[in-house]
This record gives sequence, structure tokens and C-alpha cells, in this order.
Amino acid sequence: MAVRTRQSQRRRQVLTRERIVETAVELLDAVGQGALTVRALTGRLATGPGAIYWHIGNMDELLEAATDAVVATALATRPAQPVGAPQDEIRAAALGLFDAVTEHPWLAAQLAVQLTRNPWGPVTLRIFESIGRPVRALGVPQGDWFTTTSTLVHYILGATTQTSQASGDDSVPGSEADRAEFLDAASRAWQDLDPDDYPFIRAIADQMREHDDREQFLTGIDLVLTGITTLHPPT
Amino acid sequence: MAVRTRQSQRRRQVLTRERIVETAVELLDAVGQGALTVRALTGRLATGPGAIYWHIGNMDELLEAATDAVVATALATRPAQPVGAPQDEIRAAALGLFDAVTEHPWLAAQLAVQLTRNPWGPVTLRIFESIGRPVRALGVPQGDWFTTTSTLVHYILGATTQTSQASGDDSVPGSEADRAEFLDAASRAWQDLDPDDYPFIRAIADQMREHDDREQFLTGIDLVLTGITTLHPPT
DNA sequence: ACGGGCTATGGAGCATCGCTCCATAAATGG
DNA sequence: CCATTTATGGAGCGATGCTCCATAGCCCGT
Repeated sequence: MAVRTRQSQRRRQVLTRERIVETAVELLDAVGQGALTVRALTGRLATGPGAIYWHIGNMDELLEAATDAVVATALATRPAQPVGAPQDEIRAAALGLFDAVTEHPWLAAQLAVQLTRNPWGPVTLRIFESIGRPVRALGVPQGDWFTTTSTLVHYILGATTQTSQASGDDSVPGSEADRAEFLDAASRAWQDLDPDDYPFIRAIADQMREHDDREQFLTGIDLVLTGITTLHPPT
Repeated sequence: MAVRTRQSQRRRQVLTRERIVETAVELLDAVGQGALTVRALTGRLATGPGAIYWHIGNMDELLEAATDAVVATALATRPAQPVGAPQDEIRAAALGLFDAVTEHPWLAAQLAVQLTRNPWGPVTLRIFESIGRPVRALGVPQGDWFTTTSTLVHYILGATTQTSQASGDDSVPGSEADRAEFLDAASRAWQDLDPDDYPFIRAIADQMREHDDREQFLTGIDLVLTGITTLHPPT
């Protein structure tokens, strides 16, 4: 009976919520944001909508689960116990998210949407925990833990959501040449703006063309960290 | 003929891109995010889809135009010439956006989505200009204008997109009592999390229940501003 | 061994969406 | 006054998320 029982745990092993989420991520990675439909899922999984909705309940719920899965692996690369300085912990977690977004172009939009629709969902919670722990280790007084961590998380999410490949297609990450071309076009467009309405944009058009997203992301992190350690000097 | 010409400028004044955007904002404010459909628009404007698509081209374009309109008025409340300290200019612009989001609940999701889909669209440009000008006045060296402003804008957008009414309905802003109830429930849920997985979240559950979004938003702004003035001390 | 009850499946189909097409009415220009 | 252009609104297409339901597979008590 032991054998029967072990087999029965998976019935015919056809469908699991886990397997659905997994294929959803595959589909999102391969074809892009707009291609994750229940029909595409039924095709890949050789089943019908009823079977999927038995496990998943909602399309938004599936997207949330897919996002949570990717974010979890992105943050799980760090060891459980902190090894370096708290600042490095924060940088590592932030970069984990940043790289996950560049690797999964659909993640940026999903992070943003779920941040608005369910501000304290599992994804936000996970990120908050990963950033909050080193913030605590940073010597920030307990009364400021929440606000300080919020500031960091908000910056990270704002920056990662804007850092998406600006290619026409949604699926392919876009080559380096495409990116250079895009930045060039944008920079030129900025030069042509109305000097009365957009003097500042025109002034930074050059910097914008030559900037590196990842490097700038880290600079922003350090800027916020500087603010934190200035307001709360380590004892 | 002059009279004819003046009349002809507006034909029968039935449809304008401006009028469509205006009704779109009304609809979004009244019924909520998911209720802005072309059919709802044709109903309110007593016309057909063809007429609307003659002016608008795309549903996303309409949403972008609506967002841009609201953001423009939110930022336009400030005088053209700076009157106070650069820090106050930045706070004013940020609060303008913050209040616009609380007034138009759909704005948060739209800001987020457009930030990912079109990172350098008109909306982002407008916000960048409003924040960049006081950043320049802050004495930040020219080479750091772009990065510094980016950091601020990213924090502002990240924070405003999370600050949405967490009510079930999408339309009504949600009463004060609803918010208190929601925070209470969330705080209690956090207490019940696994202590091994979420020690930090559990530790800040109390602060989370009692926090004020707007106040915390401003604290975050000041934190970033502290980082800026620390890295770039005013001469 | 076997049959009732629960779990899970996949297909048919519904309501609704964004959007296109097109006949045509209104304004313009020669 | 007519030909041309501009603008309109309705019919309808393809596709979507999701529900409903007949039924197949599995568990368990007898």
C-alpha cells in the first residue's frame, strides 16, 4: 500500500499549482507580458480552463504567484546569516531585484501593478523583510525601522520599475545596440524640447545618454544609505 | 466668412481629444480603474467607437493622456519661479503628486504601469523637470544632476504607487474607518507570520498600524534630501 | 472486490473587451 | 453647386477571462 499511497500523492501528476506557476513564468519569459493567457496555458499544459481555475482561482493571483516565485529566488541567493556589512546586504538584495527585472522584463510591470493593487502582498512583504533586516543591523533606532525601510524599498521599487528594456517588443530583452540607439534618440528628442518648459531636461540630455542603469541604481542606493547613516550615526 | 471660420474651428463641437480625455478622467474618478472602457466612453459621449478612435488611436494612449493631464494640474499648482528654499520646492512637488494619487485612486496604478511601459514618456518628463529644477538650485554639481534627480523621482514614484487605498472597491477612496480597520487586520496578520521567516516584519507590525502615509512620505523625502546635502554640501 | 463519494479534469460556451471597417453625414474648397 | 476631405457612429470580428458541467480517476468503508 505504501507504493500506492506514494503514487496517489500525485495522482497522475498532471496539474499542480506549482506546475502552473512554473509554466506561467516560462511563458512570460519566452513570449512576454501580453502572451500569458489561460488559453496559452491550457495549450502548454494540455488541459482545459476548468482544471487551471481549480488550482488558481484568478489570473491576477497567478501573476502574483509568478512574481512572488521569481522575487523569492532573486532574494534567496543571499545567505540566511549576514556575512558582510549591512550596507552590502542592502546592496546585494537590491541588486538581486534589479537583475531579476532585467532578466525577466515582465517583472517590472508586475511589481509595479501589484504594489498598487495589493500594497502589502507577499511580494512586498518579502522585499521588506530582506531590506529591513540589514537596516536594523545598521543601528537605526527601533522607532525608525519602519519608515527607514519604507524609504529604501520605495526607492528600489521605483527604480527597478523604470529600469525596463525600452524595446518595442515585450519579450526579448533587447540588445546592447538597441539600447544605445534608444538612448540616443531619447537624448536627441530632449534637446528639441521647448527651452521654456523643459530647461532642466535639456540640460541633462547628455548625461542621460551616457548613463548606465545599474550603476546609477547603485548610486541612488548609496545616496539613501548616506541619508540614513547621517540621520542615524552608528554608535 | 470670419464667423463661419470661427464656428468651423469646432464643427459641431461634438468630439475633441481634449473632451475625450476629460470624460475619461471623470469616468476613472467616478467608477474606478476597470470601468474605463470604450463602450462606457461611447455611452457618455453618445457616439461610437470609430469616432473615438479617430481622435485617440489607442486605449493606452488615452490612459497616458489622462494621467498626463492629472499630473500636469497636480504639478502646476506651484509658481513658475521658485519662491522658497529648494527643499520646499521639492516637498511641494512631491506632495502635489502624493495628494493627486489619493484624490484619484486610479492614478497610482497608471503611474506605475506607464513608468514601466514608457519610462521616458511625457509624464515622467514632467515630473523629472519639476524635481530637477530645485535639485539644481540645491547646489548639486552638474555632473550629478541626472543621478540625483533620478533617485528622488524614483523614491517619489515608488512611494506614491504604494500609497493607494487598500479598499476592496477601486472607485471610492475609502473612509478613515476602513483604513484603520485595514491597518489593524494587516498588523495582526503580520504578528502571525513565521518568526523564522519574517522576524523583521513582526517587529514593525505595531509601527505599521500607527503610521501615517503622508507623514511617512515626507520623512522619506527628507531622508533622501539629507543624503543629497550630505554628499553635496551647499557652498 | 466493489461501489459510493470526493477530487480533479477538460471542453463548451457566455459575457465582455479592444478595435476595425465602412457607409454616410457634415464641413470645406474650387 | 459639386467634389473632396473630415469626422462620425454602428455593426461586427477576434480574443480574452471565466463559468458550468459531464465525467473520469482516486480513496475508503464494507
